[in-house]
Amino acid sequence: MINETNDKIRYTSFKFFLEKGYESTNIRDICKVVDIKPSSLYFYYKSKQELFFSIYEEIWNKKITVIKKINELNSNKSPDTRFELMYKQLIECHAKNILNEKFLLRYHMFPAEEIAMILKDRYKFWTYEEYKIFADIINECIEKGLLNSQRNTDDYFQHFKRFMLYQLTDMLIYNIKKDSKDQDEAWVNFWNYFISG
Amino acid sequence: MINETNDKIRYTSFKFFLEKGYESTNIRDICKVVDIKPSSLYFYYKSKQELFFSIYEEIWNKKITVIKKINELNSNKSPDTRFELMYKQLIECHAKNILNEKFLLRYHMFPAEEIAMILKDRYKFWTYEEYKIFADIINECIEKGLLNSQRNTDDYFQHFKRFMLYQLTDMLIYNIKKDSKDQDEAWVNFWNYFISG
DNA sequence: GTCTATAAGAGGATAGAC
DNA sequence: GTCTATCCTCTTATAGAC
Repeated sequence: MINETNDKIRYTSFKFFLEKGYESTNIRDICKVVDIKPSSLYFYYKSKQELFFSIYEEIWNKKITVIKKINELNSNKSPDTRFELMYKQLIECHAKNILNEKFLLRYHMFPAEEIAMILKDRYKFWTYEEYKIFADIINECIEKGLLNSQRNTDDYFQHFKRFMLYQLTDMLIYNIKKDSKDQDEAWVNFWNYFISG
Repeated sequence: MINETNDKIRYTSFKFFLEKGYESTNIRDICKVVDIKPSSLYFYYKSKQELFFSIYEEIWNKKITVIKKINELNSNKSPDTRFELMYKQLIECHAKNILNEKFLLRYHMFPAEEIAMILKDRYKFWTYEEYKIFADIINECIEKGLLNSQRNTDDYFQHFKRFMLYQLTDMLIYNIKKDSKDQDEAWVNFWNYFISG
């Protein structure tokens, strides 16, 4: 393990930032858990902010990588099937990495003031990366007449995001884990509403 | 105005706690806006925590008062109609006091560590007040065969709360204000799902 | 009720030795 | 890479005058 200490710092910081929030997380407490002195942490990260964003970026990066991977695996399917599989496989992935999703939700909904501006900027960047992937699928659905062309790609994407957020809060707040039969039903309901507008 | 200063303190603090969160809100900044010295604030509130909970409790108190009032106004109706009217009038009220709802959501989802334990306790107290009112309606629906008796009152209440949260996040995050036709449709969808389980 | 002045402590960050 | 020691700033809160 070349960077065992760094791994410990990242793992501990993630938990603290997730559970206590940015302001209530302090370097001293992280270092106590990692069992190093604060000055040692500053060897790896030049500031608390850099430490935070190093973790934030890694979470998004993993997430986008997974979305791209799912998209590629289903590339031979029709666009509406691809959309459905994307949803189901992504939900399953979120269920597995539920703490990552909670982390993102926390800082997107209620960003700490000190990091709010950078967060807004990075959020914009990453959601655009996400958008590009889904826009391809949605546009193909529109081209093939599977979705109404009266609404634009952006509207459809926003609509889908709201649906995902709803499923996510069910998992996060109410600890509701839906089985695949429930997910089938949820998707059918969503899609019917989706195509009718 | 006997307590003009106190009103200013409360109004300013509410905005700060809502927008910046508990930890990032500091007494000095509040006092600058109110145009008093910090020591004067401590004449009205013995601590930052007391100031916060004074505001938190007032919001809940107003909310429960409104729910009780709506319930009384519709007391002559059948329980399912009462339920529906309760939802629609409450949503309308939330739309008007959207910042109060955002305040509660913020501190219930991601409570600041320093106040987390008290918040949990007070949340329990107030949601029980809320529960008692809705439980009456739900129980009457069950008695009259308008709702399936295989699920218990608690389940129905939780289900309803999730539905409300979904409508609320639509307003809060996506700034979506539904008109009464949309609300009619949302309620019908909810109720059908509600009675079928 | 509001002020001036200040105590008391927490937390981010750095200098420099090893 | 990790340590000891310390600086500096910010923040809650209080003492006591007016």
